[in-house]
Amino acid sequence: MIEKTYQPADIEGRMSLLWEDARAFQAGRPDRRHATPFTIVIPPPNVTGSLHMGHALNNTLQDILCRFERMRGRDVLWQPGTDHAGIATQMVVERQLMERQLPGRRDMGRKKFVERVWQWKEESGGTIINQLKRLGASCDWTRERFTMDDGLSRAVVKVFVELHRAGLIYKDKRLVNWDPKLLTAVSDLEVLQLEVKGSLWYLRYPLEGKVFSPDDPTSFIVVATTRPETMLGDTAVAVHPDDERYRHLIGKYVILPLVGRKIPIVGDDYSDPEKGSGAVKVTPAHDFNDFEIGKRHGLRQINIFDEEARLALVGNEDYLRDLPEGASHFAEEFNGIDRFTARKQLVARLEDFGFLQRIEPNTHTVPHGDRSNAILEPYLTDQWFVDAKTLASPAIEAVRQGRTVFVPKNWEKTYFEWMENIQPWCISRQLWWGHQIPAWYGPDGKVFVAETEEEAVSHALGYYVEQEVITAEQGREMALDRNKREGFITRDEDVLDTWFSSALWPFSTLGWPNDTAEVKRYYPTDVLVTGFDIIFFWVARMMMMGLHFMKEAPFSTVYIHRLVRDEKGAKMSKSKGNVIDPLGVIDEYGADALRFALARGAAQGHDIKLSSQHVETNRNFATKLWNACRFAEMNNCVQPDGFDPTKAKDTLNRWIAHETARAVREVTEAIEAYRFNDASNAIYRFVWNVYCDWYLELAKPVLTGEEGPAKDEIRAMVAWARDEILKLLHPFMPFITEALWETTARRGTLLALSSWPRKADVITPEQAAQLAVLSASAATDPLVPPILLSFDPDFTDHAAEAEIGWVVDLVTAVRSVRAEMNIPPATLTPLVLSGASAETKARLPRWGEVIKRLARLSDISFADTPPDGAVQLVVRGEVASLPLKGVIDPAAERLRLDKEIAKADADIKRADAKLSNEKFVANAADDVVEEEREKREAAVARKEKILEALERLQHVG
RNA sequence: GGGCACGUAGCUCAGCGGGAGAGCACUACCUUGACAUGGUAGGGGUCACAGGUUCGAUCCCUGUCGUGCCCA
Repeated sequence: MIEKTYQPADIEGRMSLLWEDARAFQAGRPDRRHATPFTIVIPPPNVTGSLHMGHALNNTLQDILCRFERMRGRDVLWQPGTDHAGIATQMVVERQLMERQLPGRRDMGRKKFVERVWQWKEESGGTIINQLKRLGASCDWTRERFTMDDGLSRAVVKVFVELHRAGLIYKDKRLVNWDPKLLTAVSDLEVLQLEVKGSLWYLRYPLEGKVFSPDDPTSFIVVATTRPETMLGDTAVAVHPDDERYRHLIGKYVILPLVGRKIPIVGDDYSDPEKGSGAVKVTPAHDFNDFEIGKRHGLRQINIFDEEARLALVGNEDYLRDLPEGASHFAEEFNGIDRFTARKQLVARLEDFGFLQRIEPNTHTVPHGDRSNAILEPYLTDQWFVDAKTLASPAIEAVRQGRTVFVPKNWEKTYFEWMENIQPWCISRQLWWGHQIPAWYGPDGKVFVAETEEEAVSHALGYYVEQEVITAEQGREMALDRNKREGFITRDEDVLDTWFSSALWPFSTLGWPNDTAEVKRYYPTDVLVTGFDIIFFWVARMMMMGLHFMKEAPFSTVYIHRLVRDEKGAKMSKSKGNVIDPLGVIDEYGADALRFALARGAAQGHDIKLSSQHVETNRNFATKLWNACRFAEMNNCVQPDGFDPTKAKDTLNRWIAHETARAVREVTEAIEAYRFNDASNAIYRFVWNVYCDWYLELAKPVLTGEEGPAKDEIRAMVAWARDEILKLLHPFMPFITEALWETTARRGTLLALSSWPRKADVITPEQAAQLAVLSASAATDPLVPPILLSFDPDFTDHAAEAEIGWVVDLVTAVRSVRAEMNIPPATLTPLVLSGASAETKARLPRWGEVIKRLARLSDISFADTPPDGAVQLVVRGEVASLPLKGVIDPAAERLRLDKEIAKADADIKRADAKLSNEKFVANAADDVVEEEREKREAAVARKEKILEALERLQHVG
């Protein structure tokens, strides 16, 4: 029995259990052994994360695809899991230690800290996975993976070693984005460029050989900078080679204020004559552009900061070299000062000596760490890099050739843009939580990269024995005893960027590098569903790694969805306080309502504005469906075995088959095209505006009438159409549909595993054989759905469509006029059909009762001419009259008819304008012209009828 | 500065070369035996602006104005 009221909370948990017990989502179910696989890997959420609206959307869309394909008979693998989120996780655990007043990370040591993180992961790492289950995500939960799993870690090590061997991973001293708060390098993608209101400082740099005076412009050159404190590391001044103001100075020198270093003035295109003073200071060790200038002109790189971005001048050989006497005083004075304090103090000092010309307000972008929010420092360090440029070229090619397509297609442009300008990818992180880099160093710093410590050590020791650094005997001892080699061979401390392991996700989760059956069966995957903000993190890197190691692109389609925003269109953020928590929404309205709201809003290329009202609307829709199913149940509507809707005799039943087929086509085609909004809106309209509003209403007289074949057929049909609805809606609203299927459809089957309506002839011989096996096992295995006749979505019945269309139009027209005439609902009026065709006369006996009921009529009769004093309607070219003598106001009615005539006139005029245009008749397509003629004829006929009606109204007068 | 979108009903958005659509909101009426989380009916738009292409433009092209995002 279906409960009287729909309460999502009552069914969701139970349905989850049902699916789990049936292992419904497990890939490689025996009954699908011969089915074509359909694979999606989840973009692994951060293990520290909890479900936000973005996840809810992302996973709803993936689930729609997975459930759809599962119902179409594919062997679906939706691979779930989480990534280890190096920085985020380390921060979470460090915070936890602090809150509990336990020793910090450094006090506890690396080994114990990492153990602690694992402990945290075991206790709290499953949060988001459980939340995804509440959303209804039909992942194969038995295959859940974590990027730090043993298997995935093996994949990471293998990839690192192989890329290193191929020269595609290398160690280099380069400028990287350094986070002085977290004390680690981060990649370009982890940098947020934020607009900051700052200043432009104009500094006078004295020219060598001149006597500096602030009043003598020939004694200095003015440079403009947003970061005056980095001047301590300046090694040149650059001007544009074509800049008349400065051309004569190129090749000359300036003396760096306060420091006294002699640095050259170089000519370089980078310097923009329009900006600032046209001359810039060059600090190769603290600015990416300056680094490039430095390379072009062979400039020194002077790092003036320590890892926390404090001035590190004392003992800094690069800084102190070539400085005049007394410079060390200055170094000592400023040593250890934080970069922001240093800025203030240095500017003050420059001003004291007349080196500061002026300060201008200036808004510019400043790099911030996406995790720490600290201002990042371009910092010169040794890091590991991936040669992304080389790996990118096959990845670009794969998209160019269409082996991987983006939906919507315009994202390909963004992809190409980025891939073609890709920079080396900095993959080392100065963290403890993550995959430790498999590199070992000897005493001279020589690096040995290998998959295992044994292998690396044996290479290293062999090398040093050969080099006669150690004896063969020492080598043997060190090989056997870890303690003996301590201090001689040490492992790289750093770990890899989390995204390095995520890039392998499409194949590492399948068991690679082992040669598993899963890799063969499920790689490459079918589609990756993700947000546009993550094209570079995910898509690009997975493409590179997939192509390099698997020789095939990891997915054939990339579907890019947009952002979920609040109802006003603002981005949801904690600081704005406009975050809608999906779990709160699920609690209040149910997961189905949330999913449907997201799907209906998911138009390609558009952000989704979501409010609780949207969700409520869709909860109401679920309620509507619930009640419709309850109605069917109350009327004992059951689909008999082997029922064939296309063989139905009754016109109404043929009509609903026709309409159902249309809905099947619309929903199927829309999902196939990733038009989730169109698909969900099509099923919404079908359920509410076709099935509930008309089919069930029109079916009521028969259902409440006497028993017999007609009633049997309509009962079967009500049940059949309901079952098709449950199927079509299942990918979008899995819980309610499964629950309704459970209580109303055939027992012992799961909707999630039942089959999507499809043409019988699209079943391949292979599938037919499979179905035969299934059918045999259906009796013994309750989870195998019984064979229902497959419904051909191409079914049409235009005669039925015309007949029911007439009923619908007639009822609607009468209702409309009644409302307009303010006829109380309780008043039943007679209806007279005049000049009715034979067709209409034949239809009336079939529909009279139902029309009377829906249009609130007392009686329907035929007449040759409409009665006097009646309201007259034109329905599909025939006149229907409501004799309302005394009830209607003739003046009001005349007004109404005048309006109708005006409408008809407008139509005629428009058609005439076109048809009288020779060019239109000559150029427009024949069917368009023909259509126009028909429109005109119809309008003329309508007008005539209304004119007659007006005429008759005169008589009443 | 470069790129990508987008300006259609009060709101959120579909549509896209031949008669302006949906949901929500609004108004009126309805405790009709699936459903008031409902039903019936209704009001509401020179489809941002200006040119062009075309027999015909909300739709295609160009420009202007406005908005958002990404990259410098």
